[in-house]
Amino acid sequence: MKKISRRTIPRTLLYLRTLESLIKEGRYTVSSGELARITGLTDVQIRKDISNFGRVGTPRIGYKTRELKNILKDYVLPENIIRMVLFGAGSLGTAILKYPGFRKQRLKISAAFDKDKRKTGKTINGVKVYPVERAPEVIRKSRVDIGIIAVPSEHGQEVADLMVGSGLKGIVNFAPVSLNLPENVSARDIDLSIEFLALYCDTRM
Amino acid sequence: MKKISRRTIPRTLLYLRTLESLIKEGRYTVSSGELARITGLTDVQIRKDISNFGRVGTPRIGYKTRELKNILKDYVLPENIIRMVLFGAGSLGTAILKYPGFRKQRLKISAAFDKDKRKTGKTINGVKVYPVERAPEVIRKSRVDIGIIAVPSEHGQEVADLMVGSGLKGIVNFAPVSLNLPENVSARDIDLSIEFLALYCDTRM
DNA sequence: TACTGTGAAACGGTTCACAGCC
DNA sequence: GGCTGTGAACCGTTTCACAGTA
Repeated sequence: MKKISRRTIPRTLLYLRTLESLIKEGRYTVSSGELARITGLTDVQIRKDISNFGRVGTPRIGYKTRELKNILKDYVLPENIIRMVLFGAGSLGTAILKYPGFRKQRLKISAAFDKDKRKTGKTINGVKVYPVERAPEVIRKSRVDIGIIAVPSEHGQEVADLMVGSGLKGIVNFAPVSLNLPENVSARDIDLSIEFLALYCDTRM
Repeated sequence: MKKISRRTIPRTLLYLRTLESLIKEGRYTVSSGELARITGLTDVQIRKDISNFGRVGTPRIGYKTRELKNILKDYVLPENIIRMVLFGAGSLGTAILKYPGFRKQRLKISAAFDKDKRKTGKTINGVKVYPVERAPEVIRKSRVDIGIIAVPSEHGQEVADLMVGSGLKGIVNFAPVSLNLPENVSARDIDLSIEFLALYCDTRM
């Protein structure tokens, strides 16, 4: 398996999303030019990205939607379901629990945790909310891959420590705080204020 | 005003967030090395970024936290409040309306819109929910800068068209669909499935 | 002809190595 | 000595230009 450059991965996931919608529309083939028009990327970039996965297109015709989808899936999605746990069942946490479209992508939230006793014990969209103390036990029992932090920023680091201690190797952090993590744990920070402010700067240029 | 490279902007916003927390702790100075340790970036990168804004540090001491904060703010934040509107008062929209920490960053959601009559008329966290039809009028009246899409993906494009028609120049899109937008409108797409899947790929490398 | 695939050039951004300074 | 500031080297990524092909 060839080495795929860091930034082609999210783009490939975007192609996958686009292909799924084209297939639903009944399309059999699509060209790099059309994918470019839809996604806002360039046709060359799309061809370069796809060429990582082999020679799969046909000159004069383009790519077969189903075939390309399957090939991209092989490279970029796992065989099995990706299991996640969520910390913080406030309004953001609840929105994530109710987010539609995870199942289709082989993503599943196995459990949620909260320290507020009024929230624990409930089930939100089929996911049970446990007290935080039970996190290590539940995480280990259910082979979780990724943890999501949706707690107030004061508690971000302690939750991260709990996750690392329970063996999680990937963290998506919605708390506006920088986490101190060991080298071997990957993280993705989503700070809504920063997203909005950065976009605003873009509009001024 | 010197030209600032595209990727230093979100980092600068991150420095700002970090400085604010250091100032709250009572810190007067901080070195690039310490900022690096906190944020997970490198010290050189931080110095390079800051050097865009002038010679502001002191050898042997570092940066004065308050002074640096004010300088960064001048370059990267506007004088006035940034006004936003939200489309879609479902669970994700509600979570955004309740998100704490916008005010501190001069961000404000002026109004929300939904097509579901059961949701319109309500006030969520002080923000009124209007029927979508009233969007152009409300947007124009209140000098809005940014629009947020938190509707189901089927309605993403129509909402985007409505925003563009009302004169918005920046869109943050949480719907997992590619928007067709004119050149002069900036957009930032946040597809939660893609974020989680891309992180998962990171953990496998 | 209208597409894919790709080596090579160009670009942008990060890192290096070190000068300058208190 | 321990910090900042920065030109130059380096590196990954994107774009260009064009060869290949049904």
